[in-house]
Amino acid sequence: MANTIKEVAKKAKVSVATVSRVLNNSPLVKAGTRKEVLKIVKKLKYSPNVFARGLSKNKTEIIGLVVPPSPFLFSAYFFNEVLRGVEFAVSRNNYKLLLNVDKSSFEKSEVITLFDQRQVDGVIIVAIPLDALAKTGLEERKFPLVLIGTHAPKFNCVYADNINGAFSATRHLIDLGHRRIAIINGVMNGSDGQERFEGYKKALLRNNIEYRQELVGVGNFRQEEAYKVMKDLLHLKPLPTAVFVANDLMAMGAMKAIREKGLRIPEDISMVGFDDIDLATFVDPPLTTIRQPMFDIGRVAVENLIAIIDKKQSKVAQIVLKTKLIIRESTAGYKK
Amino acid sequence: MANTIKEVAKKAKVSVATVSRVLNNSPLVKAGTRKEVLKIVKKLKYSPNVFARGLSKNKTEIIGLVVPPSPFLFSAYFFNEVLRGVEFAVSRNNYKLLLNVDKSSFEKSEVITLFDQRQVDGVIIVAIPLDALAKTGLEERKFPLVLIGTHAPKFNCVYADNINGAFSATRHLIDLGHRRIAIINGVMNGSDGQERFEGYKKALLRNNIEYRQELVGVGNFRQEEAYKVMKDLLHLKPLPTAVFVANDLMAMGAMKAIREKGLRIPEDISMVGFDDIDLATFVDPPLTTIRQPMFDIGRVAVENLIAIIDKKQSKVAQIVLKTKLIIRESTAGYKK
DNA sequence: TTGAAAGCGGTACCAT
DNA sequence: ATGGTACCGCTTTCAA
Repeated sequence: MANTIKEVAKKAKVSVATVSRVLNNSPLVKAGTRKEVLKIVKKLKYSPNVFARGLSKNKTEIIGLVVPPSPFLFSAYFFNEVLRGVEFAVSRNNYKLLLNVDKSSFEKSEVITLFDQRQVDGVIIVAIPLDALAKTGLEERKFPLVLIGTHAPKFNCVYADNINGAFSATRHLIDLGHRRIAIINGVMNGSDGQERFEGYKKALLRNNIEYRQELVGVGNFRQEEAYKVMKDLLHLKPLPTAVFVANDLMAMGAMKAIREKGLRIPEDISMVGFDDIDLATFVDPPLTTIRQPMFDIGRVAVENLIAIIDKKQSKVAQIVLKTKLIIRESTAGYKK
Repeated sequence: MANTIKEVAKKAKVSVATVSRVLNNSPLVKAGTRKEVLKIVKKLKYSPNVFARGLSKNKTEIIGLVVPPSPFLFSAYFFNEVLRGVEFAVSRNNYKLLLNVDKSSFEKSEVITLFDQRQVDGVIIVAIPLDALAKTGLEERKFPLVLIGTHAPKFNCVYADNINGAFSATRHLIDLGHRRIAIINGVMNGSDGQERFEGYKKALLRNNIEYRQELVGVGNFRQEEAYKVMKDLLHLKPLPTAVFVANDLMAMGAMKAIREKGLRIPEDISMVGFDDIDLATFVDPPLTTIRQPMFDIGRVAVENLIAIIDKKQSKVAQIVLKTKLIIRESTAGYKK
């Protein structure tokens, strides 16, 4: 049904080689010929079969985005924004985006298959746990590859400055006079979770506040779990007077637990989140949080990846993007 | 770098034809030969070049998902859930998913290019406005195509029963004694917006409540806009005693406006949303809403599309999925 | 500046 | 049951 390059060549009374040259902007085509060919191309609404082109060029113009199994990541706001950024850069560079959910828990590594099948020119992996990464065998191969939200020295990575982000979140609470500061962290098998936890502890240490295990809750970056974790934290005596929650979605869960207990934010408990999702200003009270440039993380990852594909970059790069404390109304001074 | 079928053939001491047969599960291969070939395949970690295969089979095993420009749809929860469903069905059927944002506003139709380039076997278009759809010229072509969230008689469509959903949302408010019921609708150029509006009006009509233009606010399915629209609605005298908001995200915006005015939900104003996103139980108060099966919409669309690709289905089908009223705490009886 | 033809890596038809 | 090979549609080298 669709036309081929042969038909275009025939109608334009030139060879397929010439048509191909026109299509690929080769300078060695006479202006008149080019014009004629383009006319026919338009008339026939011809567009080249990408698979044939990919086969002969050994290039696909497709970037694979690999994400963890769905229930976890898809529903998170972080993913949306990253996806927006990825999509933005992908299409601006005339690539296509293949979305892959890795069910294999990265064991058999769908990623490698993707490359071996020549399906993509490069891959971006989002939020892969460090242990899973080790299992992939990806390290020995040298595919164009960029990791998002994971910090692994031997790979190209793009991630937010989690340590400083968590540090300033916690310090903000300390500056407000809080001493009994809880944390609801995400899972610890990814660098996001680990680093935010580290930032929290660092802030305590710097300010001579004792780190207490009982004040540490572990969530999974989702609201439901954070709700439960916060409930547990509210059994503590004395209560924490502030809590740093490792992402905004969990903050919404934690807020609910606090409300149900009849406590108020920030009068009874101050709260700082992480991400600055666009709902952060719509919760009650508007959430003080750490803004991380989610869109840019996606965008930069793609730009970086394309540079690697085009061999404009060869050495492994760790790109760290800044975070910023956004003060709203969920934090207040500690009053005894 | 990657192996080809030739190398496998050579090592296995058979022809490429035989290797191909093994790979495609042809029954005309002796068990012993098959075993030998598979051994080599495994040893060489061979996997076929998808582009070569696609070229000769004239089939890509890729489904294209086309969505409106990013800021609008990506940030909506509706999209996330639909995407989860799409991805679920796509990968269960061993297809791949190509994600496309249509910047052309569907004018030059990226969709047609996708087909002409033989990049995909079929396409799912999410939330395409009816007027944009008309411009695509898609109607004359007969590609495997399924529309999500759009109701267009000449196309295969999968969508929620918006009319009945909006109807029962509104009737629920009426049953509670409300008469002055506002609506914050989405945009009206898609069938979602139109049909929810229709359901709202139908409920009023059936209950002999006069339809009033002043009670109608038009949002864009996002929280920010709904916040503004609700603010305007709160200038009305007398105030509406209830409001039906056409999706949950907008409900969060409307809630904020109501809070800021110092009014309470549901004591002063009752509210019903639409979607039942997973944050609906985490807002304050937990939101009464209309649940629509977002995941299933995505899943069913893909299953439908694959049936069309496989020619198991030829006639145009309109698949309507049920909605359900979920009563939580944002609605209460009207008391004068 | 243009054309002919050899691949790219598979599939599938035709022989045997 | 297996092998030989034309072909899918395009790019690119080599010649002219």
